[in-house]
Amino acid sequence: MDDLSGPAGPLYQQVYDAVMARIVSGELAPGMMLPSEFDLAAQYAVSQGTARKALSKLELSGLVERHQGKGTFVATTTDETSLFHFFRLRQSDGAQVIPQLVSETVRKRPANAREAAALGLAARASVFEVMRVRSINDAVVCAEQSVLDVVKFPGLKDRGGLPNALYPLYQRSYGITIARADEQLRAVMVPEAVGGMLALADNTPVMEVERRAIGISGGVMEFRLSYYLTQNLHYAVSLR
Amino acid sequence: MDDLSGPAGPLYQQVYDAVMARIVSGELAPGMMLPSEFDLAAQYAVSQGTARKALSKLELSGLVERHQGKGTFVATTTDETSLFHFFRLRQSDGAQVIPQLVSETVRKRPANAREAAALGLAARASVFEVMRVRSINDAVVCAEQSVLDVVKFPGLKDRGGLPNALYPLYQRSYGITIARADEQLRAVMVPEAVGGMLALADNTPVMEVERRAIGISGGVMEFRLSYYLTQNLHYAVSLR
DNA sequence: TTGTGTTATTCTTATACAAGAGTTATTGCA
DNA sequence: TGCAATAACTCTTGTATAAGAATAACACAA
Repeated sequence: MDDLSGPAGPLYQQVYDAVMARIVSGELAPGMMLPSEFDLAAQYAVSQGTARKALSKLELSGLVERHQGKGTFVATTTDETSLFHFFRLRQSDGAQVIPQLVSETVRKRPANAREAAALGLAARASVFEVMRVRSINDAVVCAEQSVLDVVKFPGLKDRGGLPNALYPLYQRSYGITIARADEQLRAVMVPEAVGGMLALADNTPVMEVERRAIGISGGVMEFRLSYYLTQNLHYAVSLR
Repeated sequence: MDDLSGPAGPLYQQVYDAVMARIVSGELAPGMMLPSEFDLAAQYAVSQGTARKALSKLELSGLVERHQGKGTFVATTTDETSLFHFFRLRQSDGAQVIPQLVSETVRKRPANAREAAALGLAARASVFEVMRVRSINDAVVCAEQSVLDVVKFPGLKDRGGLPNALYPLYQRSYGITIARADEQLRAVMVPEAVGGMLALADNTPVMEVERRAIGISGGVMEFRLSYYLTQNLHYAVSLR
C-alpha cells in the first residue's frame, strides 16, 4: 500500500497527482493498462469511488482513456488523432485532408536566439532542424521547420525517413508525449527562402504559424515555424 | 415533482437534459440561481448526488457556474470573458490587448448567398450588417462585418452605439447566448474596399477570418467576416 | 461453432458527512 | 435605547464511501 505523503488537498487530487507522476516518469507508458479502480483504491488506501474520481479527472485531461468492461489505458497519440488535432488545414467544405510529404531534410546546427529562448536552451545550443514540404492533391501547400533539442531526441538525424506525423514518433521512440501546442498566426508575404521551396511568386500572401509544442510535464519540446498556402484551404479553429 | 419522461440513458443525463432545456427556453435566464442540489433532486425524484452530477456536467459544458456555499448560477458572458475568449489578437509578448472602436455603421440589407446559407435563411432575406473598424494603441488593426438575422435581433439598427463586445449584448437584450464560434482563417491580399477603410496599400497581406457564432441550441446566430492586420500582432490559438 | 457461465472491469446511484457563505438572533456595552 | 460584535443557525456545494448494475473478455463444454 502506497502512501500519499504531503497534505495536498482532497484525496482524489492526491491520487490524481500520484498517478500523473507515474505517467510522466514513464513507469506507466502509453498504451499500458492502469491498475483497476479497486486496485488503485487499495494501493492508496482510499475507496473505489475516490480512485474513480481521480481516474475521471485524468481522462478529462486527456492523459488516459477508459472503456467500460475493459479498463483504463494511458492515452496514445495515434497518427490519425495527431494529424486531425494538430494539423488544422481544411478544405473549403471543412473536410479533413491528409497532406503528403514532398521533401524532407534533417540536419544538426546551433539554435538561433529565438529558438533557444523558446526551447529553454543556452544560446547556440545544438538542435535538430527538420525541414519538410507537404502537398495536398499534388499541389504544394506548406513548408514546416521543426526544431528540437538534440539532448531530448538523440539520434533523430540518423533515423532515415520520418513518419507523416511526428508526435507519435516522439512518444514511441523518445517517451515524450505532446499534450498541447500554442500557435501564433500571422499573414505575411512569403519569405524568399520559403517562396523558392514552394515555387511561389514573391508577392504571395501566406500564413505564418509559430508553434510551441508542450509536453505533459509542461516544457516546450518542439519549436516549429510553418508557412501555409491558403488559396484553396483554410486554417480551422473552434473557440468555445 | 417533475417527470423525466422518455428513457434517455442514465438518470443524471436526464436531469442534465431537463435543466439544459430550461436554460435554452429562457426559463432559467443568465445570472439566475438554479435550484439547489437538494431541490433539484426532489423535483426530479433522484438523490442529491445524482442531481449533483448533472450540475457538474452543466458546469463542465460552461452553462452554469458553481460556488460553494452560495449556489449554482446560469453563466453570463461578461465583456471581459467574451473579449478574451473570442478576440484572439495578441501582442508579440502574448499580452491581451483591448481594441478600441474607431467607427461603426449599422444597416439593413438583403443577405448574399453565402450569408443566407451560413445563417440558414432564405436567399436575399433581410439581415443587419454591423461594420466596425477597431484600433489598438491608435493604430487601426481590423475591420469586422457582422451579419445577423433581423428576425432574431429586432430593432438592432436603432439602438445607437453598440458596446465593444457584441455577445453580451446578444445575451442581455435578445436572450441569445453564444456557446462557441467556428473560424476559418486565410492569408490574403487586402481587398480594395477593406484597404480603403484601413488606409492600407494594395499589396498588404492581411488575415481573413470567417466566423460562425453558434448559440447553445446549436444554430448559427451570427456570420462575421473580419480582416486583421498582423504586422505587430498575431492570432493566438491553443490546441489541446 | 455456438452458447453459457465466470470473472474482471467501469458505470450508476445513493448516503453520510465536511466545509464555505450568508442571515438572523443574541449578547454586551455605552 | 442604540449599536456593534459575535454566536448560532441554515442553506449551499464539496468530499468520501459503499453497493449494485452494465459491459467486455475469456474459458469451457455441448
